[in-house]
Amino acid sequence: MSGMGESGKDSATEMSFALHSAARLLRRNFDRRARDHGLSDARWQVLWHLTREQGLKQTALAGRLEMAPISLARLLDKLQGEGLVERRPDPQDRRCFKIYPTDQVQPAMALLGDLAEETRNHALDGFTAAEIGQLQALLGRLRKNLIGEEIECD
Amino acid sequence: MSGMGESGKDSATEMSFALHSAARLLRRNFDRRARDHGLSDARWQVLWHLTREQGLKQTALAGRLEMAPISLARLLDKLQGEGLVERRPDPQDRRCFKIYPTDQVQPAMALLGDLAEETRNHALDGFTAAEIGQLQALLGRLRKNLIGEEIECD
DNA sequence: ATGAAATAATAAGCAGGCTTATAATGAGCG
DNA sequence: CGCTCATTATAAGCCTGCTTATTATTTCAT
Repeated sequence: MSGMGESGKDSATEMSFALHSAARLLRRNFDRRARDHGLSDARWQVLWHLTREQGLKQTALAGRLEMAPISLARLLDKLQGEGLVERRPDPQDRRCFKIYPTDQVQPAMALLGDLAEETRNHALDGFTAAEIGQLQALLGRLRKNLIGEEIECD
Repeated sequence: MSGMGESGKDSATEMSFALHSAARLLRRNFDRRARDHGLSDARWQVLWHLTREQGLKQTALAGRLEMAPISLARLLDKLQGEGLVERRPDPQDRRCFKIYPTDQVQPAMALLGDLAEETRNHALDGFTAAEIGQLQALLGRLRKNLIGEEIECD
């Protein structure tokens, strides 16, 4: 990246734009499908992580999601209000709660999994498995470069 | 993408997650740098497009940015309030305005360009030019697949 | 010419991310 | 013990995106 000319700078600028654009398009596509069911991409990501690691405390879950704990708190407020998650006090540490999905989550996850697959099939039309792996690898390196400066989580 | 097993589904799910995460990390990194100057990623993208194509009307500019016109409107309100852009009425069509950057924009762009370069240098540390091209190509194909369903703009 | 449909900008209100600041609890050290 | 400091969750308020609905204007068919 050192000593690249003007054209290199612009191509990297456009790559940044493409990255934001791709993420937004993907989210929007999924949200359109999920909206009729009262769900969204953000909620799905929370539930997806939560069904894989039950009983996480909020800071740890926020770490998995790479978002600020306070951003998660409001999401959980709503999910709890809809009966999708449960906050159980931790007897070992009265400051924190452990988060669990409720029974209602399983059918919702099945539905959302299908919707997510539709979105991905559409987005990745014409991609080989190798290309998907390549994309993920490149994104992973980019994330790793950036995450160094972020606060580490549990 | 058809007929992929469970592991393929999960890897594609994680790719989606990585995509959102990468975009968010990149934006956050830039915003941290720009905040002290009262600017942000979203504002920079508006100004960047605007200096390249002056006198666009709002719908066309929103199209370039791939965002809804109303989302742009409020951004422009603030940018106009800060004296960075100007809305000039179009004598040919009294419904619309043409948007121009003011003289204040040029120095701001120089500064933001440097900040953007810092962010990119950090994010793309260890990437070859070929890899950046590869990433952009993959993202471009993904976008093209998704944008078909979106409304086309000027 | 005139009335219907399309288009440009906006308003209102929601979603989901952030920073900064606070309250409650836990942990460590004198 | 008691004081300080770190950690957990939350509150308040901003930014930027969205959908849906409204207003003003243009365009076009009749």
